[in-house]
Amino acid sequence: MVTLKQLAEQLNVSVSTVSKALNNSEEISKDTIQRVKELAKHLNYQPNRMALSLKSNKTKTFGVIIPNVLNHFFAKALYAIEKEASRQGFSIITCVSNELLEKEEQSLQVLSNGSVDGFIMSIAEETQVKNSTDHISLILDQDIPIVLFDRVADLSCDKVIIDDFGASYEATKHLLSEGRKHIVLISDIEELSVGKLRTNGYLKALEENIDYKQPPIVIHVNKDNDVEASIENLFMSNPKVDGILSIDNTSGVVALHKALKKGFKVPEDLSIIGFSDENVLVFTDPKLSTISQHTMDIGKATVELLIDRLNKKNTTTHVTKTIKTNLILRGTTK
Amino acid sequence: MVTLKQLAEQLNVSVSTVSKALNNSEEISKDTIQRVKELAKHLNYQPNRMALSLKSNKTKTFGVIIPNVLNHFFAKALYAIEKEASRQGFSIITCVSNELLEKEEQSLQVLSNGSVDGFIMSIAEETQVKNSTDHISLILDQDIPIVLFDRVADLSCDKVIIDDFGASYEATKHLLSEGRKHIVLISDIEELSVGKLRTNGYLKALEENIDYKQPPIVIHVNKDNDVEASIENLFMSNPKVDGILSIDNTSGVVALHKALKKGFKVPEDLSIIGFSDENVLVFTDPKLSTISQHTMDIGKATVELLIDRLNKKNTTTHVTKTIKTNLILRGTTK
DNA sequence: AGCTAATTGTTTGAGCGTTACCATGGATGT
DNA sequence: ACATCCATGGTAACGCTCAAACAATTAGCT
Repeated sequence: MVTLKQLAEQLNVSVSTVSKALNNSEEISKDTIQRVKELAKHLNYQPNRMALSLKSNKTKTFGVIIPNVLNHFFAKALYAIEKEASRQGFSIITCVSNELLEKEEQSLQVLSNGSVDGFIMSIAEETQVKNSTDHISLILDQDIPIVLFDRVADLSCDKVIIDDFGASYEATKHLLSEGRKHIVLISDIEELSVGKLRTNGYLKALEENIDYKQPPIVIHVNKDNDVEASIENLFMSNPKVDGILSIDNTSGVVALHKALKKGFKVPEDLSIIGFSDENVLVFTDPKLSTISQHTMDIGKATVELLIDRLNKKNTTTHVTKTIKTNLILRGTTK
Repeated sequence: MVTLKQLAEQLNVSVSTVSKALNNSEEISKDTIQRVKELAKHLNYQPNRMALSLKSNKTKTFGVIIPNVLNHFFAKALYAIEKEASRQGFSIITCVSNELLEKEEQSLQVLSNGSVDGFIMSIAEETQVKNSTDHISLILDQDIPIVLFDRVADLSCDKVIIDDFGASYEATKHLLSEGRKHIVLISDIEELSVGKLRTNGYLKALEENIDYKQPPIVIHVNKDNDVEASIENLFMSNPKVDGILSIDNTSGVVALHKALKKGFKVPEDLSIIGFSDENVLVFTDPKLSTISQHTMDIGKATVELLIDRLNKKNTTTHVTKTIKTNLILRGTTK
């Protein structure tokens, strides 16, 4: 690595002259500035980021902690965050909590020593189940800003969410408007904050509809066990099902496959609505109708909020930004 | 952030005493060590990473540059890299090149100023098409180690690859052994080094088989255009197709869907083999047979090679590690 | 012309948080 | 009285920036 010192020696000037010249200081003569810049370019001088960070107490780096990169939603959120951060001159250090509280604690701990200017995170499943957020508060107490997204907790920090309740409320209302009489909700995320909200939206929509006589049916599928078996089971125990709302990323696709296999006509006999990113490529036939999450907007918003927060650190009021969802009707709804 | 200076003031000792005490120096009395450690724990002292990095010229951080996080293979590789790196006490700064040369250049540039100890990367499509690797050589010339994986280039650095040629050679031989007479290869990655190798494996297997009379058929599907249309077209123009080898991550699934729709019996009339991670959850029926890539092993190997390289930086011989693949026969082959 | 005052261009020095090396001072042993 | 040991303190350095000091030139004024 080329340093200011080396440039200074070659040019027979002091280190600070070189520093000022490269920063276009008024104090330095045009002539010197040019000489310095030429040599710097020639030797491909790059200011050492560690020295800069130490001096300025800013790292231009964010810590991003997500539960699972293999989930398409989080992968896309990560993509959006990286894109916007990089556009604004920030780097991101990525940690995957793998849905575990301990890994999440460890990641926050390891990066809270001046490695990052702030965090963007979505909370691990275990953390939500145990409702244990002390490790997060500990960081906030140290005045390191955190922006939570999607899976949030009751903490005073900025947040980016979607209207989970409203989204599944609308989707359920759509199924009702099609005249569906046996609408089942399936989910592999009932333990999560977002899972509960989405389920409540479904329940509320059914409850409000006076013509709908059936009790609501909520099927919990277990990610670790056989998703396909759980869904086959659903068709066995609910042969009259004519509407399915999947509130996670994958079970809607499985339900569609299984329904077609069982001989259901989709969407004539049965409507299915999934939950996903807006333009996910699902190669199903017919194409799955979904509640679309606008993941790029979510990721971008987290970065914007965090940068805002860094620019006015003392403000104590926190923002919760809600990103719009859309119900996109494709081939699995009438 | 609590600093050594603050601890020193509270304990009425010098900064260097505190530093030595925390590092269990022999020079410091047991008694002092204990007092220092207690206060450090109580105030949650964390050594400032930037200061440490500046001093030691080591960051304990890797730059990871991947072309696309939404591709399941790269998402899983990233997961594996993060997991192994974090296990060994390293953080990773993630950059997504989005298959663009310029973003790749920029990412290398931005992080080569002392931000990372080395890079792990897979080359962007545009970079491979233009065969432009000067930006990578520039980093290697500065003695910053790079480990390339999957999509590699002809550079003197460590690499982790799979036996792309051998994998599709084996898969094609399997299709031949089933007695298939019209085997088509489909690919959306013909521009990539790995795409070419895989295609060559297919060609070689056909060529070697004296009973196989047909000319090889290689279908290029364009990711940006309608993949489904290209594949429908394949069935139109090759009605006698009885074997399909997909050498990318997605086109095999699409081909299966379309084949079933066309009324092909799979695997009776038609065998299909895809290319993917070992335990990818594809909810198809029948389940897709695949060449499995052992992505976790690939990611882990990149980290191991990079750490090895850092420990013996002067060695000039470079390692290329080849990770085994498996042909996993599920429901779409006989 | 002769002096101070202002301007310009540069260097010096301190400090960000650490650690490594060397110095210091007090107690102990012979 | 002097060498030896022990516990601790001081200083410099990593690469950088910023305030303050300084030297050299130019301008302003009697």
